[in-house]
Amino acid sequence: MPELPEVETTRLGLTPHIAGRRVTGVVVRNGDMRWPVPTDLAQRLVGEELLSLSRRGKYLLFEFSSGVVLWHLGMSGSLRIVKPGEPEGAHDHIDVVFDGVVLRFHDPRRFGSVLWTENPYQHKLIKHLGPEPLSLGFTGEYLYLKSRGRSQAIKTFIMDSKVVVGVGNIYANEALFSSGLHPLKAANRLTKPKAALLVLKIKSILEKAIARGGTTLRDFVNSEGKPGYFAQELSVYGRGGLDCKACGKRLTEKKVGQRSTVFCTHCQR
DNA sequence: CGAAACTCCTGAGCGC
DNA sequence: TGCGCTCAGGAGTTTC
Repeated sequence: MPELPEVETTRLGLTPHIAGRRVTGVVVRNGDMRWPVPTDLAQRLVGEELLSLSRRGKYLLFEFSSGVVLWHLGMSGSLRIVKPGEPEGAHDHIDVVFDGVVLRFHDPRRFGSVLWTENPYQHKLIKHLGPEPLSLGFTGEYLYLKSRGRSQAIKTFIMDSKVVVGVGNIYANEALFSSGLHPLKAANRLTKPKAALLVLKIKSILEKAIARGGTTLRDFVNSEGKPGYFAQELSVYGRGGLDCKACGKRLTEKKVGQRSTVFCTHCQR
């Protein structure tokens, strides 16, 4: 379940291996993803040089001179570099073969997507996205103004990619706890100072997670079989029924907008 | 327009 | 040891 830090970690990890390299082949073993993988993907890519790899929200943008591959990892997708000829395992659905290295896509749940576009910033999936959470455009003032007239729960609001991209369930829970905000509070009841605080908390928690290498997966274990470092620092996510780390009161867990939500009724108002 | 339900999918975890 | 159930989760789509 990649959140923005995992996607950014993926981007940074892949770039030195494939940037500037030319595609020599594309193998689609199973193109039945969120949307069908374009059947002409190989024709589009073979012979093309990867100019750069960027990111918008949780979409990775593989930029070629003739167009861009938009690649979303969904909830269970991952991209890694393997050696040519390395046998594929279950759910290894796509290979993009470069001279010397293979980019391999693994996605058990097939919620990921691979799309081709010539104008990525005009693409309907990209065009209406809100600001990047770590950009200068994501400010308390922006969030405050955007929340006026919105009666939905603040948690659902900050997870809306048209409001701000990249805030998934784990970080929404954590940022609201750090800000002392109840997840069910109506967005339009945010005060300016609280909006400013929430924006700062979203930024700091995402920055910290990126610095950790995005080790936030609930099932993430390192080579020694221990949970990811960052997972141990989570205050509320995955801790329903346990004691609040700040005040000791038992944490509440309930569904908000179909998503598991954990909070402290004493610390969050 | 906004809000909330619905949808895609498989593996993990649980009770029995 | 295995069956059947529930849950997790990003985000686009549908419905009201």
